[in-house]
Amino acid sequence: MTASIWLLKTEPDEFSIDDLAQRGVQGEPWSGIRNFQARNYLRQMKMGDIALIYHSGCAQPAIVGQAMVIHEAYPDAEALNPSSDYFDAKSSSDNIRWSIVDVRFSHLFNTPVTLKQIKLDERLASMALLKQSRLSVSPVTEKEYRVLSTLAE
DNA sequence: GCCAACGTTGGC
DNA sequence: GCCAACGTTGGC
Repeated sequence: MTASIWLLKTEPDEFSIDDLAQRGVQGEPWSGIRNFQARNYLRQMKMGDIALIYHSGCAQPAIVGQAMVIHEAYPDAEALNPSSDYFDAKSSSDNIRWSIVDVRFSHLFNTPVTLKQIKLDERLASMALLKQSRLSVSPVTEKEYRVLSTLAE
């Protein structure tokens, strides 16, 4: 049973891979996902799965490193907090619509793999990242992962 | 700051 | 169930 591979987007101004690294072994709850498709992917994640960290909304959009899933999906209680940015009026305590996974920093890429590079590499042409550019959680195939890992050396 | 892509909402 | 209006994401 091999680990699945995922890509998680984050805006480095909000929470960067360096912030994740600072959390150490305890990791970080990947909260605030408010898109059903992204949530459904979160719910498929298993302990030990690989999560590639992608920086978006910045000068150089790129995959910058790797993390690991250390806690499978659980309800995102922020959805119940009316003063939270992530409040969801359609969630209730017995039916929280949104989920979180916890991820732990693994390592930085020696060379970040930029979006530009990904777009130019025909081996990566079918990446979900390119197909659905607005999705903040997406799957990565093993082949894609191998190519990305090589580019990141 | 602009705009394309696209998910969500709500009226009908 | 359709679809227009609206909001958000994210690259440039």
